[in-house]
Amino acid sequence: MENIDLVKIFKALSSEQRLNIFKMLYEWNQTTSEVTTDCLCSEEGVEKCFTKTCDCLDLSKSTISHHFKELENAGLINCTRIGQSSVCKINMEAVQAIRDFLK
Amino acid sequence: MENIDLVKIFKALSSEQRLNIFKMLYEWNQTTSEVTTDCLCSEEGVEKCFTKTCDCLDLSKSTISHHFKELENAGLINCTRIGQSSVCKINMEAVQAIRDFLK
DNA sequence: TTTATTGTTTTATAATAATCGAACTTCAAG
DNA sequence: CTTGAAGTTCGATTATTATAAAACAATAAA
Repeated sequence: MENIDLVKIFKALSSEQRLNIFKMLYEWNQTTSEVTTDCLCSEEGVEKCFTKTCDCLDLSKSTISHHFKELENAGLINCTRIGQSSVCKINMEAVQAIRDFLK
Repeated sequence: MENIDLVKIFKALSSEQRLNIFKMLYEWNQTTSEVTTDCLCSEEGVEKCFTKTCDCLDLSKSTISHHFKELENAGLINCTRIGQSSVCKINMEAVQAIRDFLK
């Protein structure tokens, strides 16, 4: 896909708030069942992730939107819209790049 | 040792220059033979790493010193002095924390 | 078609971070 | 003891980032 830039990735994860956001998105993406959680998860990603994140953090919507953009720009997540709601999917290639970092 | 803080670690690696420095230090630390390289390597770490880094990068000594401090503060490296020269060792626990990031 | 919901973009501000030069400290060598 | 080499610390400047409020856009619901 896009070429993976470790500096961008580390920069995206170097803010406490963004690391929190990413961890939440990652966990929500791990959830496979729609039943065991209030998350609507599918292979398309996690629905309503933006609203959920806003509920969990004490930050303004504009700031959170900005952080989502940074994570997206670093290639860590991909976000789309379904209706009014945003659907977010973790980019496992980027995660793998972190895991592979230094052998 | 010190407790590992991923935000600090990612922050330390989120600058292009510091990531370059860390990669160099990491490679030099991988070198086991004193013969095949101009690095003086031992189980104590890599000697003259500061001078070497200064030779490789177009940054002032004070800036590079600052970057070393950041890497050290994040727990990624440990530096000591032997004579006038600095000896640097990678902290593999921190590296492992990166590898383990997200399972 | 009006209104509410869900986000995004723009603009501004305050806080952090990167960088350098100069002064300083330590240690080694002459 | 003086000189030089190797780093560090301090002070200042510039650049980047985090943040929010307000205005905006797109969609769904009434």
